[in-house]
Amino acid sequence: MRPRLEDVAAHAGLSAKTVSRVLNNEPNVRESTRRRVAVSIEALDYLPNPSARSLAANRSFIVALLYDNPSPSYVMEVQTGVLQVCDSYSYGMMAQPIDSSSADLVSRVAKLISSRRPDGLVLTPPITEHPGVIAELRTRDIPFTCISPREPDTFSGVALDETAASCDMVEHLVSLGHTSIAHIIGHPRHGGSELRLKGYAEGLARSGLLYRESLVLQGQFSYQSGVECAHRFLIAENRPTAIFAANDDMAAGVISTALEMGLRIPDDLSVCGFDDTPISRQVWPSITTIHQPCLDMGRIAATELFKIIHHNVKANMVLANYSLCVRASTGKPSTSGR
Amino acid sequence: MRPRLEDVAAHAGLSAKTVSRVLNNEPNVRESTRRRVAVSIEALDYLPNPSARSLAANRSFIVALLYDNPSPSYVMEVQTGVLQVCDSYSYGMMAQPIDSSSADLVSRVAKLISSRRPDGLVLTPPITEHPGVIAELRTRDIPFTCISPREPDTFSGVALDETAASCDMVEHLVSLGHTSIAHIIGHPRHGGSELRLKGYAEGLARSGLLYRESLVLQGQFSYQSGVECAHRFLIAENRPTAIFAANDDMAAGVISTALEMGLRIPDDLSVCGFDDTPISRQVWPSITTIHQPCLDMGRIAATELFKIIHHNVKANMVLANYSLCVRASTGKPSTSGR
DNA sequence: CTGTTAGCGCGTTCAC
DNA sequence: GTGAACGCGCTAACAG
Repeated sequence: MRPRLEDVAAHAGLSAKTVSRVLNNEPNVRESTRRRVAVSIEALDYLPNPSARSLAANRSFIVALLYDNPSPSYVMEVQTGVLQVCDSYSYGMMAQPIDSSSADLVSRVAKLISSRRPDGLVLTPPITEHPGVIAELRTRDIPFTCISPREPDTFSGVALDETAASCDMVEHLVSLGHTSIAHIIGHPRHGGSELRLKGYAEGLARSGLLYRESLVLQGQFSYQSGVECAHRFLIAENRPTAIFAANDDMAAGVISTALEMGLRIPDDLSVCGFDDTPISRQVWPSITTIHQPCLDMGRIAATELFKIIHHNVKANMVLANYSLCVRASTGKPSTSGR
Repeated sequence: MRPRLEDVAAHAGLSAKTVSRVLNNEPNVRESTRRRVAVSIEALDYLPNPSARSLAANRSFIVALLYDNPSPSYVMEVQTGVLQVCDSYSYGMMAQPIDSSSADLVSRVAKLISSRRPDGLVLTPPITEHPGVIAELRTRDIPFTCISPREPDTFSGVALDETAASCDMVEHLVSLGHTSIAHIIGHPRHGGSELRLKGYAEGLARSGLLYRESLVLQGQFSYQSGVECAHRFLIAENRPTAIFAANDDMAAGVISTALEMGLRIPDDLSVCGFDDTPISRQVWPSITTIHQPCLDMGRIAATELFKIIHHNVKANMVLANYSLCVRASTGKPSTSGR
C-alpha cells in the first residue's frame, strides 16, 4: 500500500498534523521540523491522496476550462497555458467543452459546477458573453476569470486591445497605398468581432478614409464564410484592393476565392487576418495577421484565477501584447490591375 | 449546505447504503425501492460528492488522456471523443500533455499516475511507441488503451489500417495516370509514418510501378518539412508528377512550394495528404486526403478503456474506418507540362 | 433484498 | 510550535 500522512509522521517522529502543516505551507512550523518532514516524505516517496485532501478541505483542487470555440488551435493553446499554471499549483484542470448556444446553457454550467465542484473557472469567448452564466457564477460566488470578454472593465482575466490591433492593421494597409479596404466581420456572438470592426473603422478614420457600408460584410469566423464574403466583394464593379478579415480562417477563405478567380495575391488583392493561427503560416501566400498570444493568455487567466483561489487577492484584468505579423499576403496595390 | 447521501436516505426512509446501491447501479435492490430513491434524489437535488466517493471507493473516477502531438486539431478531436464517453460514464477526464522525447518520460508518467491516480489512461501517438511507458503501465496494472499504436496486435484500443489507406491513395493517383509518384515520410518516431510508407510501397507494387529511393524523402509531419522536401523534389531534373505526403501539414507545404515556383496544381503537380485535418479543406486548391475519424477514435479508445475499468471485460483493438477524400489537388498529369 | 458498523486519508478545532 | 480527537461524505464488509 501507499504511504499515508500518518506513515510520514511516524517516520519523522512527529504528528500527522505537523506533516500536514508542512505539506500545505502553513506557518508556525520550525524550519528544522520542516526539513525533517521533507526528508521523510522523500524517503517514503509520499504523495498526498487528492480525494482525501479534497474531502477534508472541502476543495477540489481542480480548475475548469470552459470553451466553445471552433478553432482547435485556439483552444489547445489556451488549454496548454492554463494547464501549465495549474501544474505549478499542483492543481488539476478539467477541459469542459460546452455548447454556448444551447437554451439550457446556464443549467448545464450549474450542473457541471455542482458535480465536479471546481475551485475556479476560466471562461473563453463566446461563453464570456453570456450574462446568465456570469450571473450564475457570481451568485454562487465561485472564482472565475475571463479571456477576452466583450467588456474587459467589468471582469478579471486577460484581454487584448483588439481595437488598437485592428486599427494598426488598417494603417499597415494604408501605408502600402490601399484606399479601398474591405472588412469581413467575425461571428456576431463573439465580442472580438465588434472590437475588430471598431478598430477597422478607427483605422479608416485616422487615415482620412471613408467607412463605406458596401465594404463591410458579416462573416462567421469560418473559412466558408470567408469564401462567401470574398466572392461578393470580388465580383463587384469596383472591387477593393485589400480585404481585412476578422480572423485567419476567413482570410484563408478569401485567399482561396481570389486564387480561384485568377487574381494574384498580393498584386491584385491584399488579404489579412487576425489571430496568427497555424493556417496563416501554412497557406500560400502566407497571411499577414495579428499575433494573439493565446498560450500566454491562458497562463495569465489561470494566474489571475489563482490570485483569488489561493491568495485571496483581488484579480485584475491584464492586457496582453499583440503584434503585427507582416507576411506575404499584403503588398502594394498594383497600379495596372483592374 | 448541500444534501448528503444520508439526507436522501432520510427523505426516502431508507438506509444510506441502499441509496448508495442505487447510485452505483448495484444489483440486489428492488425496483420499487430504486424508484423511491430516485424520487428523493430528484426532490433534494442531490449530487454525490466526488471526493468522498473516490476516497471511500479508492477510485478517482478520472481518465487521463496523454498526448504529445503537434497537431491541435488532432488532439482536440480525440479529446472531444474521449470526453463524450467519459461524460456518459460520469467520469472526469484530465488532459495531460507530456514531452515524449524527454529522457525522464517514464518517471514523469509514473508521477502523474501517482499524484492524480487516474483509473485508466488513453494513449496517443507517439507515446504509444514508448516501451518504457507501456512497461510501467503494465507493471502497475493500470488500465489503458492506445490510439494508433505501431503494432495494433499487442494493444487494446483503436487503429486505422493506414497501410491500406496509403495503398488506396497511390492507386487513386495511378488511376489518374500518374507513374512518377513521390512520397514524404512522416515523423520517424510515429508508427504511422512507417505504415504509410509501407502502404505507398504496396500501392506502387500493385500497380506495377517501381519503388525508387529518389522519390522518397524523410519529413517530420511539419509544414516546414513539407516545404523542404517539395523543394528538393521539384528542382530535380525529372520531377515527379505527384507527391503523396504522409500528412496534411506536409502536403500544404508542398502546395505552397509548388505555387511559389509557378506550378499549377493539379495540372503540373498532383498533391495529396493524410488525416483530413482542417487545413486540407482551407488551402487552395483543397487537398485530396485520407479521412481519419479522430473523434470516433477518441470515443472508441475511451469505450474500450471502460470495458476494463467498469465491466472488467477484456478490451479489444478496434479497426476504425478511413475514407478517401478526393478534392482539388489531384488530377490527371498534363501531357504537355515538363 | 436491506441495514449496521467501520474506516478510506486528510484537515480542522482546540488544547497544550 | 506541536499534538489529539473528530469529522468530511461515501463505500466495503458483513450481518440479518
